[in-house]
Amino acid sequence: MTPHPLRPRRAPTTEEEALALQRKLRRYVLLEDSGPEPGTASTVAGVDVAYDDERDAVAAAAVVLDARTLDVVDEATAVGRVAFPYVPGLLAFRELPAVLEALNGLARTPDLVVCDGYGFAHPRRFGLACHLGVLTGLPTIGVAKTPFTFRYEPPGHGRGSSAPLMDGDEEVGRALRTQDGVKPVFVSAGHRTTARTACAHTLQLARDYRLPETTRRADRLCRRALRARHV
DNA sequence: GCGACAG
DNA sequence: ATCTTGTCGC
Repeated sequence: MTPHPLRPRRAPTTEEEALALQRKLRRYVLLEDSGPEPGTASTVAGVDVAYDDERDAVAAAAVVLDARTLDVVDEATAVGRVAFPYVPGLLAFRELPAVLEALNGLARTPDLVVCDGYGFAHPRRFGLACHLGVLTGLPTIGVAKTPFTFRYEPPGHGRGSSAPLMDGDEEVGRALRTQDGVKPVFVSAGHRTTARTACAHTLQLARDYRLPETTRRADRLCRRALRARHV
């Protein structure tokens, strides 16, 4: 699944190594729509990770939904040991090893993957969602729950309203209201997509709640897997 | 140098 | 992320 030239011989251990790999991988991100147009995706996967720092354990989940009905059609989990500390800007190195393993457990490849975090909205424009997209070749988007270090003006009150998410003078994503009057979510492009398309996908997935159904399902599943030490 | 900082 | 009680509202 991972293209040969992009797979490191060994996972980064230090921040310096991780930064070097990030600089290398970021050249492969595609920021145009070669993934599914909004409404045309057949299946959409959500991925998320839960931790037990006491036991140095990590559990990842990948849940595939029917994009039209939002029904669960497939799911997989993976448990392992934490491979990297939490460092803002290097989250991918902490989360993705387990996520990749969970994705490998799926019966079929999804049309789109929704990440719990950022994509292009990142200090070096290579967040979790971009990283996962480059490693898998799949279209990905990032949907985060907090604005990180970025700035935004509150979007309109209604579902579907959005406002630019800014890193200085550069728009890196959108603050998107997914339900009337709720706090916005923070959407950015991952791989093979754009912020505009990512917002449209997010709205379709956040039909009933603030967060996309993909994220809600994956969050629930990885927590359960962590407690049960499922594989 | 110090604090802030996706999850 | 995770630690955690009650509480307000549909």
